[in-house]
Amino acid sequence: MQLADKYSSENIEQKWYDFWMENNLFHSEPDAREPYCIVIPPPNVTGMLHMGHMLNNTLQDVLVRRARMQGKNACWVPGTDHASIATEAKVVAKLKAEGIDKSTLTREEFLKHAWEWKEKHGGIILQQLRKLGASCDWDRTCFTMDEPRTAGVIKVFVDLFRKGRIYRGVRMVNWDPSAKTALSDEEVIYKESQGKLYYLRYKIEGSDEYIVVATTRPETILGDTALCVNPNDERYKHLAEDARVIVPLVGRSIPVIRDEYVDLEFGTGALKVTPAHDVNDYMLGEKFGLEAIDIFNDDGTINDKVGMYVGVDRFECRKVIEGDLTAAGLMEKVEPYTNNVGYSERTGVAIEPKLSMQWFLSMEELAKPATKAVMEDIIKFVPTKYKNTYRHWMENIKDWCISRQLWWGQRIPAYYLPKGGYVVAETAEEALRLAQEKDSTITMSDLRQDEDVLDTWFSSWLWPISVFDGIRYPNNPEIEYYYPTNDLVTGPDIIFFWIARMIMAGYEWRNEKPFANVYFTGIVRDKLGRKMSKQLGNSPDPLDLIAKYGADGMRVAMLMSTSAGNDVMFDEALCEQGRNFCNKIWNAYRLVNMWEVDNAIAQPDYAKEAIKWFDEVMLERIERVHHNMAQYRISEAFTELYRLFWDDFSGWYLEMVKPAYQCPIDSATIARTKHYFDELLRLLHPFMPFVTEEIWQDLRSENDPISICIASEPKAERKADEGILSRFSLAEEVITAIRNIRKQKNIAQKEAVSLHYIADENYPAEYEAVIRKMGNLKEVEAVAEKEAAASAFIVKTTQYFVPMEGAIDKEAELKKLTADLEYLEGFLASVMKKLSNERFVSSAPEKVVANERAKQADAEAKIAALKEQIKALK
RNA sequence: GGAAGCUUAGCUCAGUUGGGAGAGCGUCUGCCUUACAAGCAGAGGGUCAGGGGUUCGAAUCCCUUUGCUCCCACCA
Repeated sequence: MQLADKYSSENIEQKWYDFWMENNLFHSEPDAREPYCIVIPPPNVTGMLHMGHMLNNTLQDVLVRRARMQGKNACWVPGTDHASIATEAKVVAKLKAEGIDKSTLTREEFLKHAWEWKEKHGGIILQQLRKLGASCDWDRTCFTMDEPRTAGVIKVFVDLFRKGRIYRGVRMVNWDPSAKTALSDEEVIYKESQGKLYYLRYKIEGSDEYIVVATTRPETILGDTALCVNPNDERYKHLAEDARVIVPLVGRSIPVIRDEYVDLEFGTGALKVTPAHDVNDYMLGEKFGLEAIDIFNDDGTINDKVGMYVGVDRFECRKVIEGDLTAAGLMEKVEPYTNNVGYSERTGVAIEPKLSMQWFLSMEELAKPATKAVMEDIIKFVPTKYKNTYRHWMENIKDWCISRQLWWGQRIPAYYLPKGGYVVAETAEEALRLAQEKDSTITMSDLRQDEDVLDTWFSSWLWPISVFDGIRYPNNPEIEYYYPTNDLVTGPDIIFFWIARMIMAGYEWRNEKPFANVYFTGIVRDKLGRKMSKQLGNSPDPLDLIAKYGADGMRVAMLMSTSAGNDVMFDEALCEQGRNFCNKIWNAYRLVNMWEVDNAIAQPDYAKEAIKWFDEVMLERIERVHHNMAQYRISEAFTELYRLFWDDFSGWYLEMVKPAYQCPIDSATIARTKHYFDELLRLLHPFMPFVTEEIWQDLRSENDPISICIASEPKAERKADEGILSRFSLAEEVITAIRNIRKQKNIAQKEAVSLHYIADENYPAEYEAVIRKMGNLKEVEAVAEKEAAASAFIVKTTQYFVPMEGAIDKEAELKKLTADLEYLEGFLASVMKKLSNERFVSSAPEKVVANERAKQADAEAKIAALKEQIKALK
């Protein structure tokens, strides 16, 4: 094969992805092999790929590809999430742009638009994942709102209802006035906001006195139904037991109540009570039997209950009321104030606490086995620090508001009867049957299904079960084979939304964990540490990066910068590094590939030596990679391979066995070299699938599998020989020292030099041919005495000399030797200090003491040698 | 207000049961050497945030201070 001198990912990646698909290499069916399964965290169906997806899916692909190469039946199930609020908001916006207002459409008409949108945009994100090389089983692609998943969700709802876990009731919920729906507590994000604290005057009835109340939300005076003070507050002791005050502007008379809930320190110590629009006021209202006046429409404008400011938006109303209060002399003062305001996770608007009728799921029982599973490491969290977060939430879990006032989603299967009451059933027919048990005259047209849909997470929490249709068919062969899945890779931001709930669902419907391990990724930030966002414009388009650096380059960037649970500081330079690594692999292959083989020539000594060493290197590194991967230290595992290929294989081994220019190579060496190359590619393949396949295909012989995807992962058959590795490192040191001398003395690599040494047990004689070649030595000779006319160095205890032609710089040599001597004497002193410490020698482990003694011996030998060299020089 | 995590080279981070401070990138020097300048060879760079303790011995364990991150709570 003729190879270009630079690696280009351009045509290669698409070619091999197509090849993998044509050969169905990612498809999995249950069989006798051990399964390995990952379910993808389903991205929003209308979403676009961002850097977080790149990170997350690179890691999943590494795990899946590796499992596949280990001979497991690897199955990575892809899919998308219907993301009810986000998608509905997008569809509403799109319709609005076309001049269609959602409110003019029927549910059916709207859903038709929504499905059209989904068909058009849905799945783009999955197409994008293919560019990354994701080895998903695309035949299994699921959607949280497709028919099997929807049926599962409905079945689960009915099941929970029958178990008495689902109830309906009026509660204070988080209302999103933009999406016009209730949200769960988890969907509210609190942020510090600059606001104002308004001091309002409430006139005491039958008196000219005022009580001043501090509030951040003056517009809610419309809903005030009491004023509350602390019973211990001296400032208000004089008030009559049944005192009443007049709500400013509104003119309504409300009672003054007394409760210790009120903080004496805050504001004026007087609190206005608006039970319909504040969680704490709501509790006061319950306690004192106050009326709750809901003053807002669903979109956050003022309704007509009070007859003032009707139709005005809540924030506009705040400004108007501020002016009106001031004009009426009812505003004492206004102060700047910073407080926490809740915002909708999806639409970004400020949440309005609102009383409304919603469906709730009681969580306490569900949480119990799920908490236990994580705390007892039946499900392992990587890193473990998230166990604490998890436990805290689980132990304080609140009921889950599962109804959403949207259309895009699974409609709640509750059917209301004409004369009140309702039934819950999987189908309308079943609902009718149940209804008729209550009232035999009811017909289908009498039943009215609940208008609300379910929270998206109410379908996602079933994902590891539902992708195998295990809700509807709990005993089907697929769910029995693949469940529980092995690894889940996701961000800690959805630990409550998703992970915790999947664990609960797993135990509830399969009495078994949904996955064995959860690997938490961090957030991808830019190199300044800022979160990537559209507003900041600091989020690169991953597809652009892939086009520029290749998918493999992109993957390397992700792998180099990530460790479990830590944020990723993304820097485009890392992609460049990844691309360079691809090029390095490519060129290493180009070198090996261009050698002409001559079967007649014998294997040179240097090649024998290099192979003897590199066999051990491979064993050692394979073991380390394996060890790192077992602990999910994916970044370290990759770095290990990166250095193995670049430094040890390319920098040392290939240079050692490389034949002289235009000379052929012997058959034994080329065979072994290609064997290493094959192993290295197989080790690298899970991390860099494309470049490894491209080269491996050229290397592949007939009996090999058709793709590296299904080739086997190299294993270390035995432990590496430490002795060989440490002896070789002496040779490496000698070569480096020679290179150093060349550099210092300005001797070109081309110019051969001599090396003399005083033989002792630390002279690596078995690598002499390698030293000779790598050092470009014309002779290597043992001598009896140190030489003056030479650059000298010491490795371990062996003295070496590179004879210099002409005079050497005595002063410079002496200076260097003296500096070395000083350092060594200091080092020896510190070693001796330890060894002369009675308590160290008696309490430290034998190994450590022996090590110190070896250091002592080495240092002493070196010092003696240095002294001799100095003497010889003088 | 409460919890957790972090603080190691200029930058990003490893450092596994306590026993010689590491990597990648960047920097500096020299090389367009016939696989690769997307490269090669070499070098410099750290009081392991500060303080205290345990120990023969601490980046590592304990206490404490500082700074950062994040989660939970939501007093108007």
